[in-house]
Amino acid sequence: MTTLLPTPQSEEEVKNLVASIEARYAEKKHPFGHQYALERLRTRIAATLTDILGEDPLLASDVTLAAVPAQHIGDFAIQVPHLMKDMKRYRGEILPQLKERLQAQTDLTFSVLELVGPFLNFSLAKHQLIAMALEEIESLGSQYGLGSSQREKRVIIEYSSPNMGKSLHVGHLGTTLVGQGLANLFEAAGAIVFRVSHLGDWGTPCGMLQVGYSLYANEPEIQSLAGRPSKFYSAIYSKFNEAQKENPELREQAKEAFARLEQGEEAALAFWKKVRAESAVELDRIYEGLSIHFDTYLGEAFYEPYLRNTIDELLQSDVATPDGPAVVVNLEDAGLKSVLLQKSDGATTYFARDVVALYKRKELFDYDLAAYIVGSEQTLHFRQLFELAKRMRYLGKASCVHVPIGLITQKGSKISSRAGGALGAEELQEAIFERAKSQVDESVPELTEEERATIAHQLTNGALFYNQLLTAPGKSTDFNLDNILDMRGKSGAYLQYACVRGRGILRKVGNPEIPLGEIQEELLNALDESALQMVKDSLLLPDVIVQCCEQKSPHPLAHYLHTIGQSINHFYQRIRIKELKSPEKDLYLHVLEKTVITLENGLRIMNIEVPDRM
RNA sequence: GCCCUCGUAGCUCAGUAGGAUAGAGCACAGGUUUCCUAAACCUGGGGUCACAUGUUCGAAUCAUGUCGGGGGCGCCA
Repeated sequence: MTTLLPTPQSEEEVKNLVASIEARYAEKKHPFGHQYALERLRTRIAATLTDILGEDPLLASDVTLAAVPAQHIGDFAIQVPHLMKDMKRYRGEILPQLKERLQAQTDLTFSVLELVGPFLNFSLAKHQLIAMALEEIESLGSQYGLGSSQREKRVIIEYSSPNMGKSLHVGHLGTTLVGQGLANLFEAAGAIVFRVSHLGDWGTPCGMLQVGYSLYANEPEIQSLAGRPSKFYSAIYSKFNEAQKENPELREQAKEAFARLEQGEEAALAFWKKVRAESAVELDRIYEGLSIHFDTYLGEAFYEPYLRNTIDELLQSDVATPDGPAVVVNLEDAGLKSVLLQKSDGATTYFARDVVALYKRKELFDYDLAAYIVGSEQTLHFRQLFELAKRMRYLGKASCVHVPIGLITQKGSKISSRAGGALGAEELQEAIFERAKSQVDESVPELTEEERATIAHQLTNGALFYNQLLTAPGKSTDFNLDNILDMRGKSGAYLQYACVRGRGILRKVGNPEIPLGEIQEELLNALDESALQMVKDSLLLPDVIVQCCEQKSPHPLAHYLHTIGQSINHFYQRIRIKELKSPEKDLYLHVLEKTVITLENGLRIMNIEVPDRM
């Protein structure tokens, strides 16, 4: 039995894996060093302000270009937060001077440049704004939006991380989807990203599975699940878990079974390998169905051999202290609860394994940032882990961050995989697929069954990703099937639809024949407000990607893409390109094409594919 | 008991390194299709940003407190 994923057994193999990932990135095309339109504007404004103040140089990042609310004049408001502290001087001296200098720039034409309250609002002349945006998108195409804010950073992202032999249920989907989105985002921002599903493939549960297997594997109800490893082993696990509550003896047997595994007993190891491999194959299938790809399933077991030395090291450096046979790390200085590395029976804990994983990964992957996409209920665990890493100076200049995923509850209570009974990830996919498929059957009956199934599948994943990535990290939500099934309004399908319709128009009306550069200024200046809005929206994608990386969350992108979708749909209603004549027609085709490219690029980062038809 | 976190429209959520009249989707009421895809578009109603005090030229955003929901707290992972 083979899995699609490399699961290295040795440091050597991990190093080879890292090298192959690096090689892949080296070949990738990426517009490194390209400075986007808004960034260029900020740089200029910062330079002008530096000149006025004659003090410390300002950076582009000191300048904020905020969108102006509809009721005020201008497209962007210039704000310099740290200068605004001295409001009197800012309004009375600095802004008027800035306005004067900007006005004097010969290559920029402002249609609006006004002091409004505490802000300096401006609009670039329409023709300049449009040309600037469209030319940039045209030249970069599918790379438009990709940036350099995370250039040369090495980022390891741990997400999904299910336990072997247990099924992936809706509660696990959050970290899986958000992790994938974040990985895509960092990649888009220029980082080298290592994608790891940190399998829970070690510890007492392995022993529980083994004992449970020997007891229940031949029972008819369990046997009936034999074709579906995760269901099969989950059922065994749940049954064993129930039984051990009544019978503590079973618990002891499980611990002993795990001890035999740790000692490398042949039969125990063979069973473990079998379950792990079967689990990996099933995970491959589920991830594949979601268009998610990990670089490795490097899990807890890999770090096992380093545990003893690590605990000794922690003891020797007095970071950890013995407490009888147990080993404890006291973190009270940092205002944290102390934490257990080793239990009284000598077994190591999950915390200890995470300590090893943290520094071992630092060694092998040489990361600058390690992001743990894990449920919010583990916030304390990660605070403790990072505090320990700080004390041991494991990280050097690198940093670690926990991206908490809100607890997904069902009927108000936590979903427990131990008890079983939660809706499985695949069942959820099937439910959405069914809904999407019947809609597709109705809307494009002329396509083949296979084509319609492909589209329904793309819509299913779009619904899942969009729905999950819409929410900011850390908020717990009650699982609501209706929200995920709803493909209207603020949904993945809404955005896919906007693209499909745009592509349809470009297909039927044809691509623009007159090049952008040859379109007259007057024509640009006469552009309809709905199309102008799309241009303004498109300009923001590079900024939004930077913002998402800073916030360690894809949700700003999800909300931003919705505003593009709204602008496009509004445009479709207002302008019938087909009825226009050249060169006006060509201009609108350019605007539409570039906006669709922007939206598609954003969706790709959200792991959402756009069908040809729907 | 202690720690963390959240509280924004009927519901689900954005907006919080202080900045303009607090925004979306759903739901609700009404309208739009001989016309490139109506999974769409337009209009409307709906808010004491949990509450109180404070800091500030300016607070949904910061501080303190109160109330309420969720999570966690050395022998699960």
